[in-house]
Amino acid sequence: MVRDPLYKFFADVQRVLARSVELRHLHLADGIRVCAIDASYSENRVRVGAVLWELPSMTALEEVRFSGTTHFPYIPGLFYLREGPFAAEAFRRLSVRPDLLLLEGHGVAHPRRAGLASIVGLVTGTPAVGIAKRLLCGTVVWGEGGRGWVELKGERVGVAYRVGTRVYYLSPGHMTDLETLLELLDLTGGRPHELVRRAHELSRS
DNA sequence: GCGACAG
DNA sequence: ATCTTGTCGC
Repeated sequence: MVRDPLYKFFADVQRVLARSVELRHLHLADGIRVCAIDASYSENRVRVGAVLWELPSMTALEEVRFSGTTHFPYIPGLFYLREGPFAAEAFRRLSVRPDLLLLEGHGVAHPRRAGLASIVGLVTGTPAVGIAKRLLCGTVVWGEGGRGWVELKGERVGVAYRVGTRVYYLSPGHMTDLETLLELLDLTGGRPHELVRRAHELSRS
């Protein structure tokens, strides 16, 4: 699959998009609105769930749910082709513009520095962050308090945090930076994964 | 060349 | 992601 001409084409598209990714600080002030988006699959059926949260109160302001059909399989590194279109559609259906998007997957912690969170951030013109349960590439340099940096070729591309035995990986998608990730951890009491977990439950309800 | 590989 | 029973642990 990696040698497939189509894979090379879409990977090239990804490299071009990566050039437009902007990593800069987005300060997450109290009252900020974060939209967590996730999807569930069964064959070609895709069900999407999106929850607009207000932080740090963790209040759900709006929920969006819909389903559709996908035409792309899951291919490591090209996840954006499978879930990207649906995440963008979920964004479009919101009645309120979120200040930040939280997507299931990686942002710049990606071989081509443009994972799902980066591309959805670019396409929607909205700051975005990715959160994943597993690394696609890179390694973690653990620090104190169950926190660590995700490093890729000597560069910090994300933050890792441990909750009990589980580890989650955050990485900037677009218009955000590492500091933004730490602020997100602050505003969610160290549990940003709860935001997407709720979106995932909504998707399969 | 070999293995690893977001959801 | 999803398919799935019992089981380990707080």
